Amino acid sequence: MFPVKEIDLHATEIYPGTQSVARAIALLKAFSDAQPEWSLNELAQATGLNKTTAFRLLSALEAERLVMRNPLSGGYRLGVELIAIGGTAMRSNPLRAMSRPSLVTLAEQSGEAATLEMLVENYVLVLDEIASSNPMGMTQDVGNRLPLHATATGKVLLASRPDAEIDRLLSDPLEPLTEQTIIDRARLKAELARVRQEGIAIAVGELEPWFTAVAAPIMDRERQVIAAISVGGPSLRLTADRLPTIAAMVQMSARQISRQLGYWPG
Amino acid sequence: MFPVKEIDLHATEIYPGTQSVARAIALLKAFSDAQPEWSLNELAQATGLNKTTAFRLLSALEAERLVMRNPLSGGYRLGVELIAIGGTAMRSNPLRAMSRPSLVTLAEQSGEAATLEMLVENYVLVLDEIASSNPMGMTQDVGNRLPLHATATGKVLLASRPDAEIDRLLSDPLEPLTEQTIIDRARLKAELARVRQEGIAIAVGELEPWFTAVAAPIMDRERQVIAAISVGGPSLRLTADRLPTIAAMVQMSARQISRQLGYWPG
DNA sequence: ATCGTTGTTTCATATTGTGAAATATAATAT
DNA sequence: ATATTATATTTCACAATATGAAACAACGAT
Repeated sequence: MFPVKEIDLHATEIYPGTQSVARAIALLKAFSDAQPEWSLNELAQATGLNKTTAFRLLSALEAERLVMRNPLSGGYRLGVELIAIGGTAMRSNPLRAMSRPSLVTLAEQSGEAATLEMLVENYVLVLDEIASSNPMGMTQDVGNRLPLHATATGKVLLASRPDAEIDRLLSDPLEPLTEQTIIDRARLKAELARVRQEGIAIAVGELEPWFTAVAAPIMDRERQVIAAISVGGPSLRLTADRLPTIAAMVQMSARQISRQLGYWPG
Repeated sequence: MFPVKEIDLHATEIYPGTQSVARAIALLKAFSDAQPEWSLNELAQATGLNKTTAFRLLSALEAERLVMRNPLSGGYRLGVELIAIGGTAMRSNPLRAMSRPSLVTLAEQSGEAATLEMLVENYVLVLDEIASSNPMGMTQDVGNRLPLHATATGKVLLASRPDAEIDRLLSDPLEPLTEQTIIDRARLKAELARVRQEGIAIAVGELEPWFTAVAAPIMDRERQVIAAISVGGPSLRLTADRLPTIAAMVQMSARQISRQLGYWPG
């Protein structure tokens, strides 16, 4: 159903004369929801930097407000300037702008929340989200990172990658987020094969116990899968009998967006 | 009503050994909603960097996905990694987390959208926003930058700064965004004096013709104004007779948040 | 074809970034 | 209190890294 092309995603080649910038970025990337505050030593250790170097780089980041310090603990946190720059990055993202109308329609049609997500590093990044018109929509999490193996979109994006890369992308072991999360690699691989064939992925209670989602791939003119869209909501509403209908809606929207990107089926 | 302390916000002192990082950040800061895509030469010119240097730094940023290129034009845009990092920055912001409950209550009480905003560079940054329960809420713009002179929150934040800094912060001339935008500096200064006294700011149709907002300051234990909260919505709903009631609600919430930050009135 | 414009590579140079060590500061134990 | 550890910050000699002029390549436009 959809192609698996070998493309060098790990373009981590080192440009000469960019060491300090690369290191500063590594520092920024260390911060996460799980650990939003770091001490200097922790950061130096996690990034493999000399303590003095980390300190100097962090001072530069702090002066520009990309990083701030907890006045009580002295710990480092991401700064407000990143909220501003991140907001600009989000609003100016071309894929997001292009997909939005279809996503809105999809949310209306389905009556559930619709999202646009893509593969970044080894996570799924939520690029856009249209809240459900029905009450009890998902939490607002544009800009959030979600695990690849426990999301419908993650499965779609994984399925589009060659096998060797899938192994690189998946955490080991697969973290169980709910009872339903697939933690057996072989079973996940089998599921991915099915996703590849059918062009649709489903996750029932795999990310959160109450949550079900259906996802389909977005492809560009080179027939590369560059993103995925999904419809998701409470499993009580997205019941088994509704899933085929919803899957069809998601696929139709996905094709519509893909076509706008220059993709031509056939 | 509230204090005006002289504090060096422009801590743009130069740490030794951080030139390239500072320059890379300057490149990122060049991007805006108004101009989301830049050519290499434009960026080099805008930041005052040598073309080669800009190119090298941008290559480093691109390798880490903080920047991406438009395959058609070759132009530079902010990359998806910044959306992810920005999301983390937002979700981990302590002020935002602390203010949220009060902000939710405020939105419920008033039936209008409530926001938390702070001064970053020479703009107001929207840190959080609770949508109106009533239909036709504001557009979602957490992470957005708004002009200081045309927003209620901006007036509050300006009023807390010493006069010399106000002049530095304000654009010259003041940009008229609507018919109602205050573009006369003297008139704005007079208004700020009143805001300083009353501890409340109002903007009726000054940012957008249909939009009215009311804002109050958030203060920390050092009695510094560090942020502002607001309630805003269509002017048709936020009519003159309702404004005093809403102002009281905003002020009460602002005090509540301030007290959590260690502020003690008196 | 020729020019002008923009992006990319090369390379000699020294400025800039580096990290070990010393110092200061805070937190905890004795 | 005092010692002890674990932090953060400053200093400084050294050379690796970042720099920018210049040359080159790749386009479009005229």
